[in-house]
Amino acid sequence: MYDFKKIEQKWAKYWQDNKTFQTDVWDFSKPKYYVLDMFPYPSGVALHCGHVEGYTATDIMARMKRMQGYNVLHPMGWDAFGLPAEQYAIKTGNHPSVFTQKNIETFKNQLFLMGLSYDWDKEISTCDPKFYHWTQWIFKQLFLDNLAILKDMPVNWCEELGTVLANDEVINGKSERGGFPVIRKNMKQWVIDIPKYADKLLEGLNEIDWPLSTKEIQRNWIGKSIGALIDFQVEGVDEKFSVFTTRPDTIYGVTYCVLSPEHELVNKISTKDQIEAIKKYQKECEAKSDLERTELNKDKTGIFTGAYAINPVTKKRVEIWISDYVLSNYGTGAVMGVPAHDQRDYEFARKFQIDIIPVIKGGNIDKEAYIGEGEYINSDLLNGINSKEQAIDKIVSYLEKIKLGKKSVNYRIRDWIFARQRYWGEPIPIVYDSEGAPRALDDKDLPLILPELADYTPSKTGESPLKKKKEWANTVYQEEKVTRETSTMPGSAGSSWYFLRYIDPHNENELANKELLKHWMPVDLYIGGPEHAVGHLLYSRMWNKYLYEKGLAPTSEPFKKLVHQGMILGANGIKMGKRYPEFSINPNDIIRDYGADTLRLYEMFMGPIEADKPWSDAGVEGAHKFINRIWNLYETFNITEEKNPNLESLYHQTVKKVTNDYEKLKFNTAISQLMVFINAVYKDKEISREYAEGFIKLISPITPFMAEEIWQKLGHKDSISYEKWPNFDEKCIQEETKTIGIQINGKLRGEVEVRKEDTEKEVEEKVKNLETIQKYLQEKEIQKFIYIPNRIVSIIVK
RNA sequence: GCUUGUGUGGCGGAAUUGGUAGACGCGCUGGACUCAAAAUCCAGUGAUUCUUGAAUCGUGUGGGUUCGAUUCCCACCACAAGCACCA
Repeated sequence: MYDFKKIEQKWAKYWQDNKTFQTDVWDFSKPKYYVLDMFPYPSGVALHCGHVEGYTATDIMARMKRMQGYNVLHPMGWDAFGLPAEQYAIKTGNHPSVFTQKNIETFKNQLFLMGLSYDWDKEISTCDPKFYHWTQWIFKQLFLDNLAILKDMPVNWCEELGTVLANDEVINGKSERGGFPVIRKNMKQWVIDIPKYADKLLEGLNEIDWPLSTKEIQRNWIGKSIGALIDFQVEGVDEKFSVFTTRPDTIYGVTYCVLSPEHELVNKISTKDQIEAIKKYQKECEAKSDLERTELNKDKTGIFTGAYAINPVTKKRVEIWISDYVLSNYGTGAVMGVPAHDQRDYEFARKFQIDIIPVIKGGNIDKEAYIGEGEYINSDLLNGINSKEQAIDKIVSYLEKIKLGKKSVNYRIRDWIFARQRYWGEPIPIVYDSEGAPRALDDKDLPLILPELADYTPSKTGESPLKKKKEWANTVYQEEKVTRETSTMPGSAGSSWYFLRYIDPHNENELANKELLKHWMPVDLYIGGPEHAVGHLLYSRMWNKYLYEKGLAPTSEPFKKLVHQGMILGANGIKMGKRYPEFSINPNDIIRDYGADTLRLYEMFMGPIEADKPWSDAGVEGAHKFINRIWNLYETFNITEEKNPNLESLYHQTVKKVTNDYEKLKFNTAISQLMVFINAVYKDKEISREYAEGFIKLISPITPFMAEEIWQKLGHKDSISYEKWPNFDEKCIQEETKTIGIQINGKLRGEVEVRKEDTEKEVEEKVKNLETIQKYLQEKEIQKFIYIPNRIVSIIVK
């Protein structure tokens, strides 16, 4: 019986004591392979099954690549700053710094037990001053380059968490963490101008090997739309406003305009008799949370301002309304209403009895707006044109000529809100002088250490906890009285560049050595959950692009290939967690009862890595059984010095399939091939040394503990980790004969053994002589005989 | 509503460019070993119909292309994820 407990302990200690997986990053003599996991936040709850899945997958790749002669960088670290870690600390009444340290120890211990081949000399933690030194330094560069800006703007405010949040941290009007309500509030905030990188972030997607769905999510999030800006003069006053539209071709159909309730012009142009109603409406909108706004999206509301705008093309006057269906933070916060050809405008016009003028033929304007193409009518310059593209071109050049409009591009992506009114994060290295102007700290004053604070709980008012530390917040800097920025950076700050630091984690002079970066970047394989599709994965791409342009990072994209592991569901097919604790699995229990090899093997065998899959206790038993079957085979079978010819073809097939499948991260089918091989050996009752050693190498990336033990029992002194990966010979795979199917009129009727040198004529003769086939051919005429070598025989008879 | 996926036995899941559907595992059934059980090993296992042997059906539904479709095309249904008054 395989004593997994003893053996796993033995090898975990061996790897640690011998620093088996230490990487010399300066060794450029071998090709490099950089394989990375999304680092966890040390939360107090142990690693879950999803971590195990992703980490095992990268570990298999790291282990195989080492054996294939690559210099492999496979590091691990801690996403230790930020909301999740702090929330857990508050919940358990611990100080985040103590708590985080403790959790890191627990996590690290678990990773050892899992047999993951990390180089722990490269370990980093985002809350370590040696690390956040450079997070602050990058922020400072962004500030100096005017990409980190102080902005007074409506932000997502979450009172329960006591902080503002970035857009990707708000889901359906609630905070991603905790599910607390989020409202819009005007606040002066540090933001990062990620919209400036919108086009580069879009273009970059074309050159990386990422899941299509994730690329699509990023494209949607960036939300590029091409259209025009058109100026509308307000009648009777010297004011004008611009609207953004993707349909300038419908300008002859404009029957009203709408400003967002927050638009700066509203108070200036509203007429006396309307101003009261307008003010009341504005108040109502302000009180609504984002959640209410989206919930109330069925019925349109709005108020007429009393003012009129002049259509720049027709010179006709149209009413100006305000309505909250126009968002203040998209486009210009003002739209032109074309009810005939836009469904929202249509509903609005219907409700408030505004004219609907069709300008494109088609559809049924009595029922709904017509969105399609057609012949332009009622459109003066555009009448008779049939193509939308042509109409847009023509009207835009006309608008440009009369200087009342121009081509324009709009993005959905907003500024990245970068400050948190919380304690547990990187201090922002900025001081304000007596005038309130921000100034970055000198390089020599970095890192700016996060001060100790006994009471770090967030306030409900937007006041940062650090403000309570008066002697820190109000200080003298370079002989000048200053106040410090007391907000801290979001959790996504450190994770936006940590992949660069692993390459040179102890460098005290720069974020990482340039020559090393050049050799090691980009990350060859990055695995993590799909929940980071727009947060972390977009932010890292932007920071990396910025650093690339500064000559500080060597590649414009940081992650060449990205894979998301699927979710491991409970045995009931539902997400594990608090709701169904009886269906939640703690990986530690599995390691205790079956060993880490079994857990690794089982999770890799469950199904495709990227799919969601339900847990099965019986499946774990099955994996365990397979491990014992291998162990017993090596214990009891005769290992011969001569080859066994019966296994030759299958062995080479197995080497080929397993190698290719690992490369494509198809671990489930690789394992099934390994099982087929073992089943065949059991039939044969003996195995040659060559195949025995080859097989154990093939499986070693998945079950490294058992593999090391068997390798040693086979008489080897060194770890299997750097042994040469087995080769296969295509010639040995080819078998003399192959059995293929015979179809008659599309139905499978039998099979025939063919040699690969057989000609079509020979095969035809062979098939015709088969007894089982003859009965289908009697009294029939063969119309067509098809022979696809290696595949099938297909006969058409009549 | 839009976007992107997914849909195959009792279950998890396999199937190069269209070429013997259900590999491999779980479960189940039978056998060997055992006083017995467990473990282990061996064999069988998509459904239906009848007599050994075969026939028919079968990859969400309905069509189409093809000698041949899980795979390609069209329409639809269900589920999941993302976005959502984005002008």
